Amino acid sequence: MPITESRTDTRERILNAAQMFAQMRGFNAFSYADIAEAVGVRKASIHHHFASKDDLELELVQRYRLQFGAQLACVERDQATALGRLTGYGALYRATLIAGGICLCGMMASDIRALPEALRKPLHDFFAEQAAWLSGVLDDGRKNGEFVFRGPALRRAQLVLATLQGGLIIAHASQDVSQFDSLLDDLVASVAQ
Amino acid sequence: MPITESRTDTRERILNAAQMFAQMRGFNAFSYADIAEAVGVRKASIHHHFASKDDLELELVQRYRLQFGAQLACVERDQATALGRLTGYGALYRATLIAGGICLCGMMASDIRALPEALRKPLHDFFAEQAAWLSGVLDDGRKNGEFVFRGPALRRAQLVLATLQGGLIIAHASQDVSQFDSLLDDLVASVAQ
DNA sequence: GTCTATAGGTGGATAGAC
DNA sequence: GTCTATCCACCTATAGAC
Repeated sequence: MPITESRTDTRERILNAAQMFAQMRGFNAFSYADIAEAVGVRKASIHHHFASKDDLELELVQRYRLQFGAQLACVERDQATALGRLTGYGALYRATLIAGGICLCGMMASDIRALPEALRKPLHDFFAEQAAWLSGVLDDGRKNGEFVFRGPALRRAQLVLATLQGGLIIAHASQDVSQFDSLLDDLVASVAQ
Repeated sequence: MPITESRTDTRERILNAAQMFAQMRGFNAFSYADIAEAVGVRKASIHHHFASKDDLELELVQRYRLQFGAQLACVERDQATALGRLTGYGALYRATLIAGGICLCGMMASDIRALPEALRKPLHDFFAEQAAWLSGVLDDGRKNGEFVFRGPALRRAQLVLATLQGGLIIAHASQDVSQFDSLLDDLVASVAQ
């Protein structure tokens, strides 16, 4: 912990609060005033760190991609089997549901037409990255006999990704985690031998 | 066309415009001013028909359920096979994507925590109705040999519903209809023999 | 049923002191 | 880097004339 760390963490706390609001309510249902109250600073201080809400939103999606990438690395490290990795991936989604929100990028995708153009590329990249990671897991699983499915692994990965995103949103609306658990079970069962 | 029809259709035009905005942008990204401009009336006129935005949103979801129910009836009438009905169901989603939006209730589900409590029940009912309808189609298909899948039909229906909602949202963000078409093909293939 | 006019509040954003 | 104070645009909603 270097002494040069100082107090740049207000910026982090702003991002954390904004991300929570965005995942819970949506990008057009929280304000600088909401963040200010949650963090314990004034609105002007937020503008010091993020000149405009567009800037804040861009940073949110970029940071989320990095966060998710780090979590995928943890799943790979902790889970040796393809089945373990697939269920581990589902558990990441489940955690956001329990926290009261949905995937930041699922929310962003819904709201895309009310958001700045600059967000489209990083958002598109996020879904491409997720599909690619899942594709790798599914392909490994099929090669070693854990999974059985037809067609290209990437196509199946896109199916899995859509199911998880949709299931997350429906369970979010119903406030019903067990519904998401059933979905996850069935999704895994649809590829597991 | 009875002469007593008069001009209650401003109300319909308001609902149509609001629904379009809601499906394209989200529930917190359009205003009475947007609707007023689209319909060609003043904001005060909208308040005459819908006292508050909450009232408008409630009517939107209730009307959408009826609209969707009518479209399901058309699919049942036009398609005799389970496969035809399943693909017809997917085509309904595809149509909203081409129109530039997502399912009204998918959007509502995302935004649920920023919407009035009164919307939760009709929204929940919508998803239950959709799952029930799909469950009937899947069950019929399995009984007559068109489909092959394991487990309860309702569970499989919930999987299909989540996949379509999620796929719709992802394709909406990417503005890529072919991506949704691939998803739909794979989804049908996952149950069709 | 539609309009003009306006109230009362909140949105993002800025200037300038400390 | 954080604050107070303020701006202006836009929001939902209401009052009252036509």
